[in-house]
Amino acid sequence: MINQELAKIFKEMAEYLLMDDVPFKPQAYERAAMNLEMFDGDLERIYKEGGGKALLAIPSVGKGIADKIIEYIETGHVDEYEKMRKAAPVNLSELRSVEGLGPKHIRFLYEKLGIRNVKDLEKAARAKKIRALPGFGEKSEEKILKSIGFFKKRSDGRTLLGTAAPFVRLLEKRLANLREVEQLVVAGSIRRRKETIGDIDILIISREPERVMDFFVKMPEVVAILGQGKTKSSVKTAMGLNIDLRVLPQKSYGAGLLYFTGSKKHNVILREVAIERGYKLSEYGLFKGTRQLPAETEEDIYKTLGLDYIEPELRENTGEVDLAQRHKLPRLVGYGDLQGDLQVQTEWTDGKHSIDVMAKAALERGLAYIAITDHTKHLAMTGGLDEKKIVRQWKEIDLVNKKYAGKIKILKGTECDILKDGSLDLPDSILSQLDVVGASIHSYFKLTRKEQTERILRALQSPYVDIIFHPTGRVIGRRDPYEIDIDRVIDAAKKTGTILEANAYPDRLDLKDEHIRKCIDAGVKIAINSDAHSSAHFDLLEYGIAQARRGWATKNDVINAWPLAKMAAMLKK
DNA sequence: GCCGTTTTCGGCCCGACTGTTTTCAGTCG
Repeated sequence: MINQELAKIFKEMAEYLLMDDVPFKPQAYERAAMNLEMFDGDLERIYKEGGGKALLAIPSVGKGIADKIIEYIETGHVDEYEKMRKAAPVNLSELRSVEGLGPKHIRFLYEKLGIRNVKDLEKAARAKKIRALPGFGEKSEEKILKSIGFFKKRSDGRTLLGTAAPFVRLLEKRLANLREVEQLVVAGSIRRRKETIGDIDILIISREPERVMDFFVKMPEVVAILGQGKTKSSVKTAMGLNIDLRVLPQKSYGAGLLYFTGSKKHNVILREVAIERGYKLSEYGLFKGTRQLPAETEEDIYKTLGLDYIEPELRENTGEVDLAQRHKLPRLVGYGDLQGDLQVQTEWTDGKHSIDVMAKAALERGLAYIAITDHTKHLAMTGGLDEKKIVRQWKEIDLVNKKYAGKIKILKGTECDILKDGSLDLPDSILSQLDVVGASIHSYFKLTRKEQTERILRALQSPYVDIIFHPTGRVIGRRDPYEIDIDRVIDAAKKTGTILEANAYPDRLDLKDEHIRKCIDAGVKIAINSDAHSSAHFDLLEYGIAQARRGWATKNDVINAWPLAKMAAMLKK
């Protein structure tokens, strides 16, 4: 897909325009880049089928950008972009990832010292050449060297929500305990429950901000102070995550929380709505002229703007503001709504604990049913179950069911391997006796898109396969999804009445949010499963719920948010 | 360059912090 390539080009063009101090165009290019990055359609196909006119229908694509898309499709390059690169031949993306270095400085440093990349930059800084430039000084030079240090160590980008969350809870507790802190909330992408986060945003209400800031920047995890002020401080931690702390007065709490929760795109839209209605919205409040309107909570602000409350998970500017205006937002599945878990491994294969221990742990977390879904024989390294072994497992399940009768129901299930040709690793004679059949791919990740799609479609056709587990196979930051045509899979799921999984494991979260939304739109049901390999893993369900909420799922879309009988009736048998 | 029941021109989100300045530009979110 050329969408990503064009997004990158437009993003860089925005930077070049910023270097030249061109007004407004940079934002236009940046918006176009962001939209193309998320855009689902195939630009080449859209152009071939509908011409330039079809491109103009894409938000933030106008005449200028459409022409450049067409130029790229037809010639493989964008002339204006090439010209910009010649005028300032610097490694933009590399230099931009040095914290504190923006487009203006990059241009200036190139013009004065010929700096084209981080290596040049380091050399010049070490030679004390930067401090001599107008507008720079000794401190700027030191800062650049420090930033280069972080640049070199950078683990590249984002942290899993599941990795950051425990650390954040610790921070939260520690800061909330301070006498000076009246109220504390973690905002930003963590509050929106994004699968990975770039940094941590904390919002505090306090009348003694200096003392809070002082404590904050001196915490043991802090390796560098990026900024420290009365209302805003920012630090880098040993684990590479940056933390921004903002202190606000009580009367700004709603507006501040809204602002710092984001997303940026959601905020921009809200401010536009505010302007349309004659208000001004900032992190300090909602204003009519110079008069500040009462807006202590987010709800107040949405209401004044004529909008229904928008859950943080929806604030990505993917249509939520429009629906809030028309009072048509979905009522999202809640964090306490799950009644069961349909993917659980045990010590029979690669899980840590027995069926009994897993049942007890699920019961303690308020679940009413779980499905035991150990691997099958093709996955030999886990000791996958064959026809004989799985029958033996049923006896143990029967025993545990007796023990917990009336409290929690243990369903007989499987995570059955989908073999290379799309056939299943257990015979129908076994599958037909199971309560829940999950099927998933654990081999031949590199098939072509067509082969992989056909393979998974064949599994969907089985009259016994109830759920496809982790349908795209990605492991965030480690393994790309295998090539499948997700639209065809969702379509086939709809036709065959197959459920698709929203796997809750923090580095899987598979399906991802936008796929879940496609399922919901298509009327395909999902199951939010922990994929638990130990008793503690039931706690991971919250990440799956979060992902489902980001995919606009309601309780009605999630079969394991239903009572057992209703859920079972939804399965194929 | 994009966009529009204020629609084909004239707007475009807004403020904190830093380092270098004597009033502000650059960067960030």
